[in-house]
Amino acid sequence: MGRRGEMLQAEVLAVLRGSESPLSAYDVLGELRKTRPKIAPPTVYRALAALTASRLVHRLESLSAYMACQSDCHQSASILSICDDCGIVEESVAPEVLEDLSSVAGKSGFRPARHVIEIHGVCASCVGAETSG
Amino acid sequence: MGRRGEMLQAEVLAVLRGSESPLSAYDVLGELRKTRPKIAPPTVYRALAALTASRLVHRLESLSAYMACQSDCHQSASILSICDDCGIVEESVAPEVLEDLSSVAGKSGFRPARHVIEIHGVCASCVGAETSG
DNA sequence: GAACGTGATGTTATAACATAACAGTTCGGC
DNA sequence: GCCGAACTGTTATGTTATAACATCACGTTC
Repeated sequence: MGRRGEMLQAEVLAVLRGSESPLSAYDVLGELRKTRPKIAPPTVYRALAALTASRLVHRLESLSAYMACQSDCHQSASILSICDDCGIVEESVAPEVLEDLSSVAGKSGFRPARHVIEIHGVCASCVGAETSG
Repeated sequence: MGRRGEMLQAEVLAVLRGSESPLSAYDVLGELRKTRPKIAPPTVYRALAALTASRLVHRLESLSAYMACQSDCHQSASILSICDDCGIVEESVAPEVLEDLSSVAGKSGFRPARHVIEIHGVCASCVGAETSG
């Protein structure tokens, strides 16, 4: 069961890990086509879905893009800080803040299941570049 | 300056306010076409962009959809709780949690500019329906 | 070992979301 | 009235995502 697909997932993961910034599904598709010219969008989307489900890959909702997970283990959702200048994304884990968020949302009886937390801004090195430039 | 477009923006806002759950840009387009059959996507996207900029409308990144802002005034970003069951979205404001998020992200020197916080889950009334059903 | 069921994968086509690029319109200033 | 700036309309297309179905690999059964 599902031994075949793991090869493809590994390739997709390798492509994502090879990139400093998130890639769109079609960027990944383009990379994969260098070795397998005939690969089609649904194949890539399926691999991305599997990787996302196993938490090896994050989808950046506000970019419609994907990145390899940077942190080793995390049960809790990540906080993704996206540099709008250079595109780099940094991943942080802060379970207590997640708790706070859940409790704010839960006040009315809402039952949280999945957190999407993306912070757009400018990363340290781009801030530095701006200031000095 | 820009007096003409305000009419359209008001219509778009009215459409969004008339819906319990978020609408896609093309849903809005469909509604508007009931009265103006010839309206085209860029017109709607322009209106949505203007409304988003003036904070009267939120874009839900994880749904590619738009909703009218529910809270009166907010300088700070909203926490959007999305019911994956019935589609209803609830808006909460919690500046202190935003602060915490910013400080987590800011540890490495990142300078936050815009927060995207969307929590998927099940709303109180759908939780009730599940339990009783 | 051939027929079959099941689930993964490939393929085609298209749906859904979004914007570039330019044409046309309105309106103020001259 | 003419011009230019700003806004709006229109066409076309780009980008992201998935439905639907064909095919393939593999284990099971007989």
